[in-house]
Amino acid sequence: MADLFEALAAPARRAILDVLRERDGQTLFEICSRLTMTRNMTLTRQAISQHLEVLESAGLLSTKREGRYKYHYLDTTPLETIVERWLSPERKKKEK
Amino acid sequence: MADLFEALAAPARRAILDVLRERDGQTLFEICSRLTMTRNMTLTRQAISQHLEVLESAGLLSTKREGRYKYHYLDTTPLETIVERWLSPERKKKEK
DNA sequence: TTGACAGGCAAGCGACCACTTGCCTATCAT
DNA sequence: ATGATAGGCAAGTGGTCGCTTGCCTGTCAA
Repeated sequence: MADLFEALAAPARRAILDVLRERDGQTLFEICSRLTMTRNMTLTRQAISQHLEVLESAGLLSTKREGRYKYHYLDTTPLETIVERWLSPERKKKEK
Repeated sequence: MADLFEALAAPARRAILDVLRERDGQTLFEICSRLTMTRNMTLTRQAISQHLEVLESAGLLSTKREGRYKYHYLDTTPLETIVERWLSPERKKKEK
């Protein structure tokens, strides 16, 4: 749960989520070039790789390796916990 | 928009939001003691004060001064932008 | 009025984080 | 086989952030 917010804290990671929302199942290089092209964010390939690691451990994306390609798929279900935590009328939830 | 996620990144600030959800309109000292009592988080008064500053500039809470007391009120409406950004079926939103 | 109480201002410090650099492994085409 | 491509590992660095410490301002009760 804490990983989720930590993952969303970095602007670059939110941009990656946006890029994946535009087109799901991209490789690292595709994400990299798409960030520089459409978002004007010039980051190193390794930087993005580290961001993808954080996003994956937060459950925000899943990966699938195929040959030398590794595809990244967006998963927004963890974001629904935010809604359940503060936006729903329920109360008294604890964080671990 | 970026302030929102930055504000939610710190565990202490999320705990403050939870404390305010339990009882809205608390003062700094009330929040401070409530964190130590119910959440086992022993933070300095100044630390919490700085957190409240961040939360307020993110629009997550509003304050009202009365005499020497300053009451803090929770506001979860900024959180709805998260839903609109990634959970709704809409697409092509930009971040500033 | 003076002491206690609620809060604010500002400097400083340690730790973490985003990012880079350099090198290495694995897969595919020619 | 060998070069190119896609990706991974690990160390290092600068900057920011969370938190503390110390002191000051404003408000109320005695």
